[in-house]
Order: sequence, then structure tokens, then C-alpha cells
Amino acid sequence: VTGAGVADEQALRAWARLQHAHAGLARSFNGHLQRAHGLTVTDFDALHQLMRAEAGRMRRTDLAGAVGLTPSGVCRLLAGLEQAGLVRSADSASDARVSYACITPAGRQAFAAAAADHVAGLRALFAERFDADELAALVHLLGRLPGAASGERARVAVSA
Amino acid sequence: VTGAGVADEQALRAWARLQHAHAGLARSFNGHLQRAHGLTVTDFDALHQLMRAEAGRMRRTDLAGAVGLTPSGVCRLLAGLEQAGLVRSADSASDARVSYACITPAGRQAFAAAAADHVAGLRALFAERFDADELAALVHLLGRLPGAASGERARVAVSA
DNA sequence: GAAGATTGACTTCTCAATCTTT
DNA sequence: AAAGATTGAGAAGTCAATCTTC
Repeated sequence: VTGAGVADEQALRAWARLQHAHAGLARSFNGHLQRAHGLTVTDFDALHQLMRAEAGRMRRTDLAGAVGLTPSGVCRLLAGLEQAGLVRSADSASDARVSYACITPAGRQAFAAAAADHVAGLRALFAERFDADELAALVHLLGRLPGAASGERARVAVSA
Repeated sequence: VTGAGVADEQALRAWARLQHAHAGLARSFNGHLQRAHGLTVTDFDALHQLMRAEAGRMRRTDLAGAVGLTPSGVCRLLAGLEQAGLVRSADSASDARVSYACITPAGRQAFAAAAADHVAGLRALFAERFDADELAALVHLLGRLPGAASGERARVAVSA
């Protein structure tokens, strides 16, 4: 016993904690966002991506990557947001295969309203448990997992 | 600008990364476990908890906490596992409200078969990205999030 | 043939409500 | 009335297959 055993235990524990932390937070945020603003966590995430995107629009396939869904999942998600008037569809001039998702003024408004609440809750949650260095470490470590850092807007290049 | 802005950004990023990392890993593990052993990640998790539990059984409500589901979710999960013969139900002698979930011999076998595969994949995934200290740090940080460390078997008390 | 988008069928899980036992 | 278990109804997302355009 147990060089490998320890590593196994630790890997299993890391995955379990990731899974359970996600489940708990998702449930809690979903409940709150849903009640207060009629949005799911994923809705919020999608609006967030679109807000940050050039001209408030993204190709549907890029949005899929950015919010961590399959193309299929994004299709369903956008159907809901379009029906709610928060997003609209637009075709590409140069490639008839692609369809853009564009955030509408109503979408921007809805996002702004929800963001105030949601971000404050998020900040409080982490602030209660981590100092700035720890939070940075957590972000950094999570970022190395596959898929975790996908869809983050590239930082504007700072140096020449 | 932006003492609060930076903290907000960081909190938002932490949550996004947690969410996306979870989505990606869950999809990948689910696919593999499903194909190779006919189990979902949650099935595996439940069997794992039962394997570690005293006498291979837990109250359904405790299992819910341990795998990060609602009572309702556990009910559905166990229905599937019982139908597959991996788990059976048992009533409590002392409290007629509670129902135990007991892992069966077939369940132990199924778990053992799946665990070899799954744990190896898990260990490889983390080993590729983190050294032992980093993995320990990740486990520790995740453990502070609500719900993350629930359902971990208490370590046997080491000191008298 | 590959990329993007979409749909049908299905699974999993949640919430809210209910029933039983304490 | 609170705790545990369960069920009906529905949301959300997956996979596999399909259609269209490149």
C-alpha cells in the first residue's frame, strides 16, 4: 500500500468536491435568479457572454463553447431567450450556414438587473470563504481543467 | 474604478470556471462510464458512498446529502439502481419512516469493475495538470465551498 | 465531406405537493 | 408539526440523426 492509492483518493476527492460544489451552488443560484429575475444560471451566462461580445452578438457555435454547452443545448437555450425577447437571431452576410445570436435592448436591461443581484451574491459567497490570494489560486487551478477557461474573452493585449 | 470591480470579476470568473469544468468533465466521464459499464457518474458516486458505508447501507436521506442530490433525486436514482439489481431497499427496525439503501453483491461487483477504469482516468486527468501540492490545494479550496465536503466519510479518529 | 444549426427521443433532476410515521 | 420518502409535472440538456451550405 499506497503511493498510487493516495493519489487515487485525492483525485476522486477532487472530482467529488467539484461535483458537489457545483450542484449546490447551481441549485442555489438558480433558485434565486429564477425567482427574482426569471432567468436560469445558464441564461445569465449566455447574456453575459453576449454583453461582452463585439456588437453584442456571437455565432451560435461560439456561444456554445463559451457557455459550456453542446450545439444542441445552445439551440434550446436560445429558443427560450428569443421567445422572451432577450435575444434575436441574425444571419451572416458572408456565410449562410452561420446564425448569430444578438442581445436585444431588453436583453441588456434584463442582464443589468440580474447582474447587480447575482454578482453581489457571488462576491459575498467567495469573500466569506477566501481571501484575494486564495480566490486567485482557485481561479488559476480551475483554469487548468479542460473546458474551464473556454469562452473567456481574451484580455486586451497590454504590452506592445 | 475598481476595488469592487476586480473582486466581482474574479468571483464571476471562479464560478464560470467551476461551472464549465464541471460540465466538461461530467460529459466526458458520463460518456465513458456509460459505454463501458452502463453507469452514470451519479450511479457511480452512489455506489461509492455505499461501499464505504457501514454494512454497505445508508439511509436514503443521508445518501442524498452524500451525493449532492435532493431527496427527490435520490429516489429516482435508487429506483434505477434497484431495478438493475445493484442496490436493494430495507426498512429500519427502529423508525418506520426511514428506508435504507443497501448495496448488493452485484452492486459491489459493478462498482469494482467500473472503479478500476474510472479512477485511473480521474487520476490521469489530474496528474497531467497538477502536482501533488497543487492537487491538495485544489481539494482544500473546493472543500470550503458549501456542499462540497458533505458526504465524505469521516476520517477514522487517529488520536486517542 | 466537414461545419453549423436544428430536431426527435430520451435521461436526469428539480420543485411543489402528498403521505406516513414520529 | 417535523422528518423521511415518494410522486406528478416540467425544465434543461444530451446524443444521434438530419438538413443546408461551404
